[in-house]
Amino acid sequence: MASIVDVARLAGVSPATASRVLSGSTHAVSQVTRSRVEAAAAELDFVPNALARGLLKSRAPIVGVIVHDITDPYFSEIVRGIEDEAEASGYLVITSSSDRIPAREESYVRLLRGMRATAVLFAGSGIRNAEFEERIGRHLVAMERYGAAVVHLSPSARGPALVGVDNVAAMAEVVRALVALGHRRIGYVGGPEWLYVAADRERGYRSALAEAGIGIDPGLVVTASFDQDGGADGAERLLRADPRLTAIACANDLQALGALDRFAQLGVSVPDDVSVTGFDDIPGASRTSPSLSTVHLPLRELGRSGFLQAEKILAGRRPHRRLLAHEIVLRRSTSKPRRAARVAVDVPAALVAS
Amino acid sequence: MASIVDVARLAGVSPATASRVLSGSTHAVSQVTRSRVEAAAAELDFVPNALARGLLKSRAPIVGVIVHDITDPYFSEIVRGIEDEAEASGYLVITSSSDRIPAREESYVRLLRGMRATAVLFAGSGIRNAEFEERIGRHLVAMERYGAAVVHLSPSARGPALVGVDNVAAMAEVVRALVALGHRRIGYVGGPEWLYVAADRERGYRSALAEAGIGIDPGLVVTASFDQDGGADGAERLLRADPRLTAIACANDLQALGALDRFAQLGVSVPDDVSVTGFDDIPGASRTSPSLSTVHLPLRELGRSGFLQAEKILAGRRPHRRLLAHEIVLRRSTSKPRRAARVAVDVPAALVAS
DNA sequence: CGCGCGGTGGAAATCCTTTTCTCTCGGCAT
DNA sequence: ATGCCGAGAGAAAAGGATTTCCACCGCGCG
Repeated sequence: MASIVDVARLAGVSPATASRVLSGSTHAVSQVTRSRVEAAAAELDFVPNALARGLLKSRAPIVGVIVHDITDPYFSEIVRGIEDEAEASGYLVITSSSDRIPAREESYVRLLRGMRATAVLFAGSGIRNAEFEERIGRHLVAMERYGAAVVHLSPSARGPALVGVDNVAAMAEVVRALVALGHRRIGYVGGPEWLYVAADRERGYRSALAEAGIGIDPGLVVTASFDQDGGADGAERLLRADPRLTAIACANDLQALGALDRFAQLGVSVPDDVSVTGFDDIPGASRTSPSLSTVHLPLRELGRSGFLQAEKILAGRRPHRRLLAHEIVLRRSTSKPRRAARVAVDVPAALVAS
Repeated sequence: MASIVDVARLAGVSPATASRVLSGSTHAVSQVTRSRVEAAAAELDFVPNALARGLLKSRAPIVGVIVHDITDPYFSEIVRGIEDEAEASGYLVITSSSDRIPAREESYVRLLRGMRATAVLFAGSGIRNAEFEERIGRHLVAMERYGAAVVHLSPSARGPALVGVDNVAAMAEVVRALVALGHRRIGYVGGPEWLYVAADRERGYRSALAEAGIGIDPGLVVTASFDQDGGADGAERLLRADPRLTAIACANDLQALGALDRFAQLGVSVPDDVSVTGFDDIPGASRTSPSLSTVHLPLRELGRSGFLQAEKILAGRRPHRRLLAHEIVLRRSTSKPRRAARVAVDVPAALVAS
């Protein structure tokens, strides 16, 4: 493989000069020399060694993205947004699916650190785990010390997202919409409590109910894994625990999709028997049957914006926390409670009171 | 940041010895020295500089995956398979969405080459374009020269996939299933002709019809982009061109999903008015309404297997072409032609003859 | 008693670019 | 005419890890 000294030799100049031409340095180089070098580079099919360059500058043209599962449309959308922006700036994007396992996350961050990645973006929520949070934190400060940017797109141990959405408010809005439709017994399928984002969303659910003067029935809140199986099981558990509920809010779309599937199997009609809502508006949420009411998140924009923040940090400018707009979208999985009357009558007073 | 010489100094040994301990060399090092070095490394939070190591060995612990769009579940599944296997071997995975633009693909491969990636896997089909095929090919041979492995998971200019599925046979089987159901006028929404995989699948369609003694009506074959919009438009065009067709085979699931959507809007009932089939069985294909009949591809396994082949190549062993099993899965979007009788009578003889 | 060898550890070269630091030379101002 | 300045080009160091070669020590064997 041709190196820059080969190019220099062929062009009859020193490696220093060749480098200046080929790497876009500001150092003056005469036009003739310049074109001689360019011709030589083309002739030899020269591609600069990014490792050598990176070694020198303590920075590889790489941005790492830690996701929970690239297969989850929520994450692939974000990654795409990052990719689009990063590609334009000449970076390569490394994605790592941690499956929400802290050790995996640490191992990826360590690899990224060894690689001197220019930025790390955490697309998914932080995972509560003191030991690993400390270890990951150490890697992160080391990375910041060599000049890398670290950006969180979801809440984590290191605080709220640098670029993100208002999970609390958004979930509160969905639940409020359910209340406005006439629902009073609203179940909640939450995510695992060790996921920071899940805690935020559940907070939203609770606050909306409180604000509507509806008491929280502990039996109406279950936690489940953040995927379809979790949603299916959670929804079924909820319905068995209290057959009178008329609506279920899920902490994310995948869970809602699972709930829809399970209800279809069980012969529970949505939204006639129970309304279901999701969260995220992943591609496909509009194509389920019935189509899913959910909160739309600008996922791709979140990714783009996250990368832009990283660039801002790299440029030495102060990043400022940014909240992206969400939007409630009511589709076919929600309606007025068709059995509302019956339920309203049957509810024991004790449960209605706060 | 602590370097290996810092570790060596703290441990009171030479960098050479420290390296031998820390990089798993075979060179003998006494137990006491070994633990002194390990203690020093831990003490200094030492993480080896992958760039320096890579520069020396002309190889970075990176595998690049070129996909068409990471947002497409077809690709994210494959990437996940690669990731799972690659992570276990200590590699980082770079994904690049080319959007099927040859120039983008070349730019990514060039970046990967500059980075001395250990392997490149092409997850998507090759794109017919003489100029870029030549340029990409040049980068690829350069990469192979420094010891990288190149693996294709789909047909390309460089021949059939090293690890892949039999697209021709699989599509023929789907169409054969449609024929077995009683369909005679079967439309085909193909992919763009400049995608190698699209050509293969269309070949399957044609061969199944020929084998069944059904002539190919050129009006029953349209090409469309490989996404939902393409499928929606293609299906509608087909139906307008020949309202008597009873089934439509799509070249991939995304197109079939689009067709389902469009037909729902148009009030065309699936499968009563027309049966629809897809190809790939992406996650979600079973959750459409009606659920999609398609050919199941072991996508994740394809990714895993592709990476394993790459490792085999790296180990110097001869890779052998591998075909993964596919499986026809008939769900709710296909049925006997309910209007078959009428259609059979109406078809002009000229169109039935080959 | 001397030689050679296995077990250990160190010195130094190497990978490839970028970036000071120098140096030269022509031109311009004093 | 001399000094200075700027343009242009080169020499050499640096960045961090790995890996030959060597060297040394102690021990076993002849």
